[in-house]
Amino acid sequence: MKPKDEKKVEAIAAAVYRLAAGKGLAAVTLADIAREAGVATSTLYVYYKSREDLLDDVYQKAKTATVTRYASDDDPKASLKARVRRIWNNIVDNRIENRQQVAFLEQYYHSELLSETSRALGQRMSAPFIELLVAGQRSEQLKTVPPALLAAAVMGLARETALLVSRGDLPDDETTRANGFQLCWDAIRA
Amino acid sequence: MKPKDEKKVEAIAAAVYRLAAGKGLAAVTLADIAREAGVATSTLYVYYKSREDLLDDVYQKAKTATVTRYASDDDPKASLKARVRRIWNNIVDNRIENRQQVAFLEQYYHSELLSETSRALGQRMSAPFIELLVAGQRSEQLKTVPPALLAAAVMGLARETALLVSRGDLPDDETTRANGFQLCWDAIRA
Amino acid sequence: MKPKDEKKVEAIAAAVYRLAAGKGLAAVTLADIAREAGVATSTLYVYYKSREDLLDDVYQKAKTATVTRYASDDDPKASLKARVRRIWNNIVDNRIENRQQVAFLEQYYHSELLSETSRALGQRMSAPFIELLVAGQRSEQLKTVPPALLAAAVMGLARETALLVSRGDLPDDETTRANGFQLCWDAIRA
Amino acid sequence: MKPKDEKKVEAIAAAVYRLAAGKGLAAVTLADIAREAGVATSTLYVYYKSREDLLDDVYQKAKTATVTRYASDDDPKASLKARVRRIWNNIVDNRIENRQQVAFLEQYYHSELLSETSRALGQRMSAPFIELLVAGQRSEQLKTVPPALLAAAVMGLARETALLVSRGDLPDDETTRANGFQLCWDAIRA
DNA sequence: TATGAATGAGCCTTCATTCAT
DNA sequence: TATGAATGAAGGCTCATTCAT
Repeated sequence: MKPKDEKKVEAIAAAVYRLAAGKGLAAVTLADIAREAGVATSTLYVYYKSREDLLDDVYQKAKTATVTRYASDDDPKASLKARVRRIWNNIVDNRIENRQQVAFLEQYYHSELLSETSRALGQRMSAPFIELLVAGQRSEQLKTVPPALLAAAVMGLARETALLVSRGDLPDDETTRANGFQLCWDAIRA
Repeated sequence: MKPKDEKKVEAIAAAVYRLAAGKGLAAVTLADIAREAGVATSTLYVYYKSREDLLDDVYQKAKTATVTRYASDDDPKASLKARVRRIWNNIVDNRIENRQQVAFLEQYYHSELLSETSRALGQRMSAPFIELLVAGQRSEQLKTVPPALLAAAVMGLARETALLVSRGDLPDDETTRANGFQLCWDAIRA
Repeated sequence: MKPKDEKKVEAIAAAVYRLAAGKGLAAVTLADIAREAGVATSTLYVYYKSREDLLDDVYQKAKTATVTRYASDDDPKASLKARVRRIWNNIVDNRIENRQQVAFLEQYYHSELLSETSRALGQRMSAPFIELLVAGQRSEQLKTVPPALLAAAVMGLARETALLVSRGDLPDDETTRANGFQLCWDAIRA
Repeated sequence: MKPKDEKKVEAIAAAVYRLAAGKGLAAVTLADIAREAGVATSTLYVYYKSREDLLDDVYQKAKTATVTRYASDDDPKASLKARVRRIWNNIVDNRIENRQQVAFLEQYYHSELLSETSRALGQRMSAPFIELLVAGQRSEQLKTVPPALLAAAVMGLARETALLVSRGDLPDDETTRANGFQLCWDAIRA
């Protein structure tokens, strides 16, 4: 709760990402985390009051970092398509470069451990993106369907594209990204 | 190992779906499954030699049923678009109607417990669908991108659509399906 | 809760008595009990659902046995003094002969673990004794003070006498008992 | 080891009394004591070299204070009965007024943690009382039984009386004390 | 086949104690 | 002196699995 040694907190988070991606979040024990982070198991309790607390904090850290990356280099003055592409690319890149973090995030999200606070965090952080899409609808550049559907399409296609790259089914290059975004844009544009 | 009583085996599978959807696969114990299926815990070992074995078998059952549902009512003589729409609809319907089974499937898929055999099963079963898409590319109706990307787009958009419905963000009606498929088709068509 | 092997249940209770008397109830771990009873620690959970449950059950067993011993050989037709002496003797004998059980009983009684049920049990079992004393008051053989005080005097003096014997401060013979009861009787008689 | 700040030492002792009476000595942790005393846990080690040491010191403090209270207002020139009554009253009053301290004392006494030194302390402090009783025997006012039995009777009856008052079974008034001492005196007098 | 009893391994958590500041 | 950080040891409890009937 009141972390003193920031380095240790980060080592713990990193350990969680690595382990969750490696053996599945459910199989990650506190002993695993401690070993991987280079501290004693009981030391984890100096920083967090329970396993649940620890994971929730790591989740919030990761979620915030992820969403921040999604929005990076967004240029409000660029065209709608350019801005969506920027975000789409960020999502794909993040999923490929921070594979372990993403693996943890998805597993935790589906693990019924998600606290209400954490769930709200996700909503709040994606709000600007939704607004961008709504603006696109107003200027008649995007399909007139529930915005949530447009957002889901963008996220879903980025997700699938990154997955194919991570699995080795597609090369990690510009062509793949161009193809993927082409599908994405055609899906949502008016 | 050699299931005799098919009724019991099905009760076990049903128990697993229900429990996994309810409290998360990781939290499901053999005692839970046995109780829910109406047998003694040790009886599970009469049918399976380990927890892993049990889950893997249930997975294969569910996976097969799911893929079968995907292909149901496919009319080889219909137009490409109609056939894809049929499949897309089947996927969406299945995800909504068999929520518990799908929940189990996804959790198990991401749990690193998936045996090699089971992984191959997934590949094998989706082969006909890939072929359909390749045919569509040959007739220049679909984009000339790696077929896996097209398949991923269809599956991904169906998944996202069903998710929005399950969450209550979108109504479970024809309009939702029409909108969803519109995005899907625009994404993949040439 | 649903003991099958009565022998094991008794071995567990005996282990608790021995250990509580030896190292103090608070220091008795489930591992200790299991080792002493010749079973695995987890086996204890076959019989009881928690440590608290186990101790409470053992307590009720011991309490019942103890109170039964207090009342043994009571002759309703004997004189009041003879009957009180009988009971007093039983208490002293029990405290000396079943030292370990008594040690456990006293420690548990003062340990804030005592369930409401168990507390009520104690009250209920001592009721006949109180009635005997009240009858003694009615026949003007005993002092006219609150019966609870008379009961406490009898119990207290038996307790102290047994304690002195157990400690070796007094010999374990008839003289000690005669002296002790003399004090007891003089204390309560009218 | 070498207590400097007497205030802190007393705060610690007071914390122990309160906590032991409240949740049972066995459940009292050093963290509890520290919190209740307003210091850091590790600070306790500035004053004592171990938990055992701390409790033993607190015990000796409490024991000394208690025995001192027993002897307070003793008038060597008063009659034997008056002197015994004085002491008996002091014991009862102490048990009622210093409930928490007494609770700690009894729990610690039965916890097998009692050091040899502390055990001897108890003996030493009750010596004058034993001498008083022996003098009473010599003047043929008290029964000719082992003095330890007389002492035990006085202590035991005081204990039981105070217990009944603490429990609310008897009122905390002069009548209760008069009745109680009547039993006590009849028990020991010749 | 079906099951209740039994268990070893392991998990989360607590706590007295030590260390560094 | 005083304290927050760190930890090893241990405890209660769960669970997949085996055994005996």
